[in-house]
Parts: sequence; structure tokens; C-alpha cells
Amino acid sequence: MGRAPCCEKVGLRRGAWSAEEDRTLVEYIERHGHGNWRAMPQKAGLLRCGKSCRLRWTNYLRPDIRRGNFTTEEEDTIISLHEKLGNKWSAIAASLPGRTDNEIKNVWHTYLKKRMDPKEATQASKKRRRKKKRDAKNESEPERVNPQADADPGNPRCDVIEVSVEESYSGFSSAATADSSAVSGDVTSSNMEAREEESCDSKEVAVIDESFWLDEAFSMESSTESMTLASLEVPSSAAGAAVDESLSSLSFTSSDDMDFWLKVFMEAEHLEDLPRSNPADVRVI
DNA sequence: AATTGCGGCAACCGCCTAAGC
DNA sequence: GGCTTAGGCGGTTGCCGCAAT
Repeated sequence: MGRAPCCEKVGLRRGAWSAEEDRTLVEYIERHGHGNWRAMPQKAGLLRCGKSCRLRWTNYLRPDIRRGNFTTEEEDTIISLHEKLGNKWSAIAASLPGRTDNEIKNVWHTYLKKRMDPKEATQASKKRRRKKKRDAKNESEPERVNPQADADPGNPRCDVIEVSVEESYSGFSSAATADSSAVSGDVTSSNMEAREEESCDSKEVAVIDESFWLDEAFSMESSTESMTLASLEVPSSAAGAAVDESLSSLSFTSSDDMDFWLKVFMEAEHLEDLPRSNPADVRVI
């Protein structure tokens, strides 16, 4: 059983804030302070969740917020702090007076990440668009499933390594950085669960026809680019951060990376005796 | 001119943690 | 020490405007 919602949501407004609501919120806080956020909206006469009010205030209405474009210095600060701290947006925001964690997060995802790694950012964007498109059509995830695993539900290949491309970068490639574990290599249990749902728990029936293999997503371009990662030799020290002790507890996910991993599996087909207990021994070259 | 794709930003969701009881 | 709750955080999504076709 989950936690009770932070507030009674029935009858509360959601979505964009109106100018009137903003005014009400600002006036109330200027007069009384926010005090208890949960109780505040009622006192202020706002049909909003306390959490929503807090977010609106801290991210938008607070008087000390700097708006407008980030300066080059600010961007550099974000980049260097992100290298050290990872996705600790609030910590990064603490070093940038007037900037909010949400804003920094957005700037990172929209500008800076691209600057750091244009390919990865583009893929993430494409991935998002495709999902959006699917949602619009009310379609299911494109069926890029390992045909072997599909043929045999008990096939251990469904229990393989869960390392998205992004995690591969942070967990493996960036292992050399001082604090690699802090750099998004910390795959939380909730993340793992969510991704497991996406992948192996998915009850979708895969139907792969010839057109799939001709799909541009499986073209050499994407696969060679990805194979850079596939070629990683995973050192035991680095593997620890991103890869669990047991391969069997892990799974590849992210549908858009599926083509890549599928390719890897195909390439690694001969590795029937893939070591299950020591990921450090895994070499897919 | 209409449609489609994309980028940017605000807001929401769910989880975690610390404080209070 | 255990439970409950508010606040905080990071990830994700939805909406809107602009650009490309």
C-alpha cells in the first residue's frame, strides 16, 4: 500500500498557474510567510496542492529568482559541478544564486548535455518523440524484443544486464572520475523496478518480421556508434557502480537502446557460457 | 496555408529523508 | 524504536510556440 497523497486532490486545480493565482500566492506569502505549505493554500484561498504552491513559489515567484538566459560563467559552473556532483541539482543550484534546481535541470537537459554529448542528447530526444507519438496513437512499445527470449520466456537472456546507454557512460566510461558512483551511476531500486517493468515484465507479444531487420534503427550507423560501448571491457572496479553483483538480477532496457543490445546479443550469441556471477569478466567485442 | 517535428519550460509524480510525536 | 507527515529532490511529462516541410 502506498503512501497517502500529500493532499486531498479532489477539487484542486492543476496545470498552469493563472496570474490571479500567482498574485494570491505572492500576497499571502509576503504577508504571512508560507509556514506550513500543506495548510497554506487553504488559508490563502488557493485551490492548489501545498506541494504545487511550494514549487510555484520556489521555482517561479520567489523574488530573488534571476530570470533570463544563463551566462557562460553560469553554464561552465553547472558543467563543472555536474561533473563533480552528478544530478544533484539542488546542490548545483546552491552555487548559483537566483537559479533554481528545476531551471538548472532544464538547462542541463536542453542545452548543456547536448554540448557535452550531442549524440546521446539527440538519441534521448528521438526516444522521447517516439514515445510521444506512440502515446498519441495509443500504440504499444515498438516490438524490438530479443526473439530468443521471446521464444522462451524462461530464457535467461531476459534477465540480462540492465545498463542503459546513459548508465553505461556514467557507470563505465566515467568510472575514472573521482566520484563515479555519484554520477547517476546510482541506479536506485525504484529505477530498476521501473525499467524491469518496461523490459522483461512487459507482457507484450513481440512480432518481428523482416521489416524490422531492415529498420533504419538497426542500421550500421546506430549499431556502430553503439558498439563503441559494446566494446567496453568492463573492469571489475568500474563495473561495481553500475552493474549489480549478479548478471541475473539485471536487464537491458530502454527500447531505443534495444536495437543496440539486440545487436550485442546477436554478436555475442556464441557466448553461451556467459559468466553469470562475475560481470567483470564480461567482454562483448 | 496547413501540417509535422522539435525544443524549451513549467508542472507533476513518486520516492526519500528528517522531524515530530 | 516505530510511525506519520511535511518538505525536498530528481525524473518525467505535458503544453506551447517556433521552424521546417
